[in-house]
Order: sequence, then structure tokens, then C-alpha cells
Amino acid sequence: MQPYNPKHIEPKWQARWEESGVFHAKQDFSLPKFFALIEFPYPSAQGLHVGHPRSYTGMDIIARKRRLQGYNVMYPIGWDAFGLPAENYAMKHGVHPGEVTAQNIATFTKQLKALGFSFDWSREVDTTDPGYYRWTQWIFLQMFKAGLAYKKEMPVNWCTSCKCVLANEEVVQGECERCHSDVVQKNKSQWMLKITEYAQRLNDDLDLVDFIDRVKVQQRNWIGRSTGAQVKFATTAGDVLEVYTTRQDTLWGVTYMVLSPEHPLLDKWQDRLTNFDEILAYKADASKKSEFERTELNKDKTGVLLQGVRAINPVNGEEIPIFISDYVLISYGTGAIMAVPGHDARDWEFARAYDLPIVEVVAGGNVQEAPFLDCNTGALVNSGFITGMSVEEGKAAITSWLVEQELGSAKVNFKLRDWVFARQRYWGEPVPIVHCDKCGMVALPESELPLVLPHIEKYEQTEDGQSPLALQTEWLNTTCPTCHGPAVRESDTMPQWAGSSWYFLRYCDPQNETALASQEALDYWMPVDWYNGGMEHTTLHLLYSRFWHKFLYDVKAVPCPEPYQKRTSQGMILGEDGVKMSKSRGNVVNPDDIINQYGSDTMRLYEMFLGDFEKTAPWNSAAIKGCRRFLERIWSLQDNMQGTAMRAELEGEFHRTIRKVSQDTEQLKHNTAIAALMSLLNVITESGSITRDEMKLLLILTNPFAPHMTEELWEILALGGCVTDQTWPQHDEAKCVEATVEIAVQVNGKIKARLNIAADCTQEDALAVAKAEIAQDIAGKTIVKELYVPGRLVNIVVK
RNA sequence: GCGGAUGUGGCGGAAUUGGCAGACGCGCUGGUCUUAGGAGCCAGUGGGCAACCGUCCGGGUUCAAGUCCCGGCAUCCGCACCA
Repeated sequence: MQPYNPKHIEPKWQARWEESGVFHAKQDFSLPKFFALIEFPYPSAQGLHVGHPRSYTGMDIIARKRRLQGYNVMYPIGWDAFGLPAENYAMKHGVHPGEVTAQNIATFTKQLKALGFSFDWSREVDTTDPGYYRWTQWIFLQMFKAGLAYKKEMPVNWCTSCKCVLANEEVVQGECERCHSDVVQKNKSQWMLKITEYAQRLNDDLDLVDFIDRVKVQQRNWIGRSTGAQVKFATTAGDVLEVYTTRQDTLWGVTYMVLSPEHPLLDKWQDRLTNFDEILAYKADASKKSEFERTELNKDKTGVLLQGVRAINPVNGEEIPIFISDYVLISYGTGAIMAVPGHDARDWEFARAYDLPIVEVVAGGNVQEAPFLDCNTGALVNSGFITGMSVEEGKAAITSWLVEQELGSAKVNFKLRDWVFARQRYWGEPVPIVHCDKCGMVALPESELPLVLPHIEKYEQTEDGQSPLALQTEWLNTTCPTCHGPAVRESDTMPQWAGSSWYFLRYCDPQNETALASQEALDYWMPVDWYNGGMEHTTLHLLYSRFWHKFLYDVKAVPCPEPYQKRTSQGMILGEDGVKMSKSRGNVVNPDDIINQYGSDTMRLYEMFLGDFEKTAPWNSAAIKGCRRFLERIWSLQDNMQGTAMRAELEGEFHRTIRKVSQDTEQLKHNTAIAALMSLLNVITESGSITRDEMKLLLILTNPFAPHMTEELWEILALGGCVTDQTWPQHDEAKCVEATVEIAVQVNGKIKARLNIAADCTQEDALAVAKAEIAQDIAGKTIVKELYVPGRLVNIVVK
């Protein structure tokens, strides 16, 4: 026997797979298909992280199993290659981001290939390839034409010293990451996508798909659908102040109102407000804070009372004060709230701090002592004509009254906000729009796509925070597609999310030059059957791509309303010290080192064995050798192969393992599937040898986890063809049952004995045997109850 | 703050979803083989001498709770321009 040497075996099989194209999806659209998807990586300069293989191996196991089950499997890979880090690297080192990206892709490719994933490399996509982003731009144009892309003034992070727009990540505690100067919020006209138009469908259609619950819950909460009422408050200035509330039944408890510091009425009221200077100062302060800091509950409540304008509570005509405070955000609802301090924690604290009246409107607490928050049931009090009603009745009654009086209406609201779709950056897809003085914003004709990103050498933004493309006059100046007069191109680029919102479609037909993919290919492959990725992408990427897909469905570019049939999520791998791996902490594990030391089969096996796939788990270098040992033990079985057929005494164990591995892998419980294989190996080892048929089964079952070693052993033992040509085994339920089972015998729930009985033992017999076994424990006592759980236990309750 | 999750031996984790807590692996202890062992093989391994006690803490439901309910604590992820 040759010693087990992954350094020899693994490259050999990787080369064979590449030559034979065995993992390429077949063009035969009559076969049952399986589209397995993982989130394509951002090719960072750090190279592959041990987190990547966790997701990729998890799906690779499914993909390999599906092939053995006879499916035409597509398991593609590509690169989400636009983005900030490459551009920042370019600025620092003077290398073009395209060059950096190409290098990083080369590194990633090498690393991924060394892990033996069964990716279909012939379908590789790259979001920065003009042949790809041509279609990203095409989708944007369709959205623009459909009125879903528009421009709007939005606040951006502005570094006062660098004079540039910063990403949120580049702002650290209100300071610029690079120069530590103050960062302020500055309004800028930005491209937006109307995702809110799809909010209802994005919420409802979650019913159509098979996503793990926590993903659905997070999506629903992010979309944040609520039903309530829009209520008009008159003001002493004559203007109407509108608020959105889900608790219109508590209107009698409103004792003040709060506006966001950015509320447009403030400027309008400038002449009436005697403390306008104070208001301006507060606004300036608020502009320095992030949304986070502003909405934190346990910070001191700040605010400014508007002097000169008061609001009028529509239900009782009372004049109430108006404040501005930074905890009210302009981006949600109407940017103004009615405050009910008796029943809202934040309002209560604010009312305490400013000595405002607190009125109880739902019975059950003492609102002078503390806000009464558990107020969804309980009767309404101090509330005019709805006093005595339940909350639900009160809501309905007050809403009808508001409609009658033309003071408001029922309203569905979403937390979801439109998507800021512009970046003042270089390394992204150019927005295919032309600005013409005569014609306004004009879509580039589709025949002019792709609008290629020009090659430049300086990546800094302009003095007024425009993308560096604004300085590329030759590229920028063009003619209007409509009037043929002089015009300029849009200089903003798209966010990285653009390319990743539809990449799975391109995989279906990556070379197509006339459409994003052929109808035929889309009809066959879509939707994605199983998409695995990180929880960190649950709210943004997943929602954005569902939105794009729904739009493409509406314009009949794709055949199905949802892109992903199933979504699962792997947990993060933490450093050995139990915290997130990071360079600064020095706890980063490099996959190359592990492969080098143990081989990629061991690496794959270890990552699947280290814990529940869906849960966060710390890395543990010491435990890896257990997985290597498991592979070595299988490897050494080759010297003990005798006989052909499955031995009767091992049949049960084999069938139970087939069942366990088949079921567990479907739920991504790869850790327990591997544990079952280890147990099987222990049984085989104990028996002293293995037969040919048993070896075949063992190798097929282990193959998805450790594909190289199993192929090599299959070849050495001349078991016929390759493992990839075999069929995934099916268990026989009848052969899984064991003749006898051990049950526990309890008295009052405490275990007193264990005994072996026939698996099909009747309740009567089981109880009789059990009682005989624990006779001394129940002697002289009265039996109150006797319980028998077949195959598990007997419990005798005595007094 | 808001939303989602997690908490079980010395360690990573199992537990058929209310039914024998600790599968499987690491580590550790002892043995064996060996010129040698940080290799292999065999045995043991939650704590306690024991009755018993043990799944973050405090209550509760149940014949029976790691699992269900109520209240706390701690940790992790996301929060819209990182990807």
C-alpha cells in the first residue's frame, strides 16, 4: 500500500476533472436539472478566507450528490469584481483597479481549484467584463424607461477635508477613516431605484419560496410593512402637519409632536419661529450624527421646542407643542411623529426630560411611573367617543371618523426605502444616461451598450465630490441621442450591488451577445434550486436581487417571479479565539496552509465537521487531524479487502448510514452525516475487513465530502470506472430496523434501570418486564400511572 | 436603538423536535507494539467515595424539560455608500 499522499492525489484528480469536463452542466434540456448556487466571491487582495470554502463545500456536497442521483447539475462560479477596495488600493499604489482585480481573480481561481469544488468553470462570469456589464446597464435602462430609476437629493457622508463622498464604512465615529476630519451629511442629487414600488410583492412572495425561517423573518422585518393611518394635524401657522401612526387609537394621548430636524416645514416657518437660530444649530449638530447614534434609546434625549408654531390635536382641539429631535428620521413615514408618552418608551423619556404631560389612554399601567407598553389589548380610556372600546375597535372607529372629517386615512407603510443607486466612484458600471440641456436625461440607445468604463490613471473625486469620470472630458462630452446636440454623460457609477443582482441569470447562458441569456436556457435552468450564502446578505443582496428579478419578470425577460426557490445560510467561522477573523487581531487562518499541511479533502471534511453548518463556529486547528485520521483509516482498508458481497451482519449498519447521510446532507447537517460515516467505519474496522461491495458503498457515500481520496482508492482497487459514474445508493427501510432496543425504566421520571427488549414488544409486555426489573423501587407504593414510549422508555409513576 | 441568532463536559459539537444528556471527533489517562514516538492499535474518560448532582441565571408547566412558557444575563451578525 502506498501511503496516503494528498499532494499527489489531489492535483491529479483536479487535472482529470478539468480535462474531462465532468462537472460541466450538460446542454441537454430534457434531463432533470439542478441549479446549485453560492454567492460569487468578491476577489479581495487578501485571497480566499476559510469562510468561503465553508459555503462552497456545503453546496459542493449537494451538487456532487445530485449528479450521482442523475440530475443535470449546474454549479457555477464567477467574480463580483467591482467595488471600493480595488479602487482604494489603486489610489494608494497607482495600479489600475482592473489590473488588481485580474491578479486577485487569478489567486482566487488557483485557491478554489485546489479545493476540488465541482464548479462548472466554463460558465465563469466577471461583473467587470464589458460583455457582462453591458447587460447590467441594459437592465438599468429598462428600469429607467419604466420610471423606476429617478434622481433625488439625498444626504451623503461628506469629508470636509478630503472633499469627497465617503461610504458608510469609511466613516468611523463621525470621522473620516483616512484623515480623521469631521464628516457631515451633505445633500447630493443621486440616482435612486424605486424598490418601494415592489415592497408589497417582495413581502408577499416570500410565501412562494422555501427560505429558512430566519431569512424570511429578517426580510419581512426589513421591508417592515405596517398598517395604520395618516393623520393631519392643523398648526397655528396654517400649514397641515401629517404624521403616520400605527396607533391612531391613542390620539387622545398625544401631548406633543416631534419633527425630524430635516423636515421641510421648518424652512417655511422661518419667519414665525422666534428661536430659528437655535433650530439651525440643532440641525447642524444632527447632520453630524449617524442614524444609529440618533435612534439609540439610551442616549440623552435632545430636542428644541419650536417657539412660534403649535399644532392642534384633531380629536380634542387642544394646542400642543412641536419639537424637533434627531431621533425622528426624515426617511421613515412623513418625517414627523405624534408623541404618546403614556405608551411609548422614547416618547415617555422625552416627555419626562421636557416636563410634558403624560396621558393614559390604554388602561392597565401607571403611566406617571413608567410607560405602559403592553397596550395592544386592554380597554381605551380618556379617549372621547372611543373610550371603553378595545384597541382594534378603537383603531377602526377612529379611522372611519378621520376619513369622514377629512382629517386622515388608513395607510399601509413600509420601512423599506428606495435604493440609492449612485456612487461617486470610478470602479463601477457607468450609468448609461446622457444629460442634454434640451432633452433632459436621455437613455443611451441599447445599440451603444456596453458603455465602456474609460481607462484612467487618477481615481480621486473632483473638488465638489463627483466621480473621477467627471474629469474625463473626452469620454464625458457626447451628443444627445435624441436631438444630436451637445450633451454630457452621467459620471456616477453603479454600486457593487448592481452586478450581483442578476449574475445567476448570466450563468444560464454566459456567452450570449443578444440577450442577458436565451429564453430557452432561462426556461430550463431558472429558478435557482438552492442558493446558499451568508446571513449578512439577507437583507440587502437578497432583497435587491429579488427586486431586480421581479422587475425582469414584469418585462418578460425571465420566466419566474422569484429567482431562488430555496435559500439556506452558513454560519461564520470565527478565529481560534472565538472572535471574527481579522488581520489586526492576527487570528486569520489561511486555507492554503491547511491544504498544504493536510490536503484539501481533510480541509473540506474538517470545515463540514467543525459544527452545525448554519451556526457560527470557532476554528480549531487541533481538531483537524481527526478528519485526516478518518481519511487515512479508510485509505488503509485497501489492505483488508476480502470477499465480494455485503455481509449480512453489516447490512443494517450500512442501510442506516445511507439513510442518515442522505437525510442529513439534505438539511446541510454535514457534521452529523460525517459522524455517521465515522461510526460506520468504526463498525467495519471492528469486523476486521471489508468486502468489495461494502467498499464501493463506503466510497460513494464519502465521495461528496472527500472527492479526491475516494476516486483514487476506487481506481487503485479497480472498482470500475470512476465514482462520478456511480449512482447514489438508496436505503431499504426494512433493513434499517434493529431487532432489539434498549429502553430506560423510570420511576417518577428517574432512571432506575435499562433493559433490552424486542423492538416490536407490546406495551403490556414491556410494562410487565419493566415492573419486574424495578420491583424493589415500587414495592409498597401505589401505581398512579404507567407510560410506555416504544423504543424509548417506561415510566412508572408511584405515590 | 431596531431586526435576527446563539449559550450543553477540558474543547468542537450530538440529542429522532417533550422521552436514556454528552453520538462523532479533539484532548487527556493507562496499556501495547517499537531502537525510538508528537505514528499505529487496545481500553477508559461530565462531576461526586456515595446517595445523588449536572445543558447561561431565576421562576413555571409536565409522569417526563437542553427542548415548551414567563423574567433576566452574556455573546455574535446585520442596519441601507464594505462586500
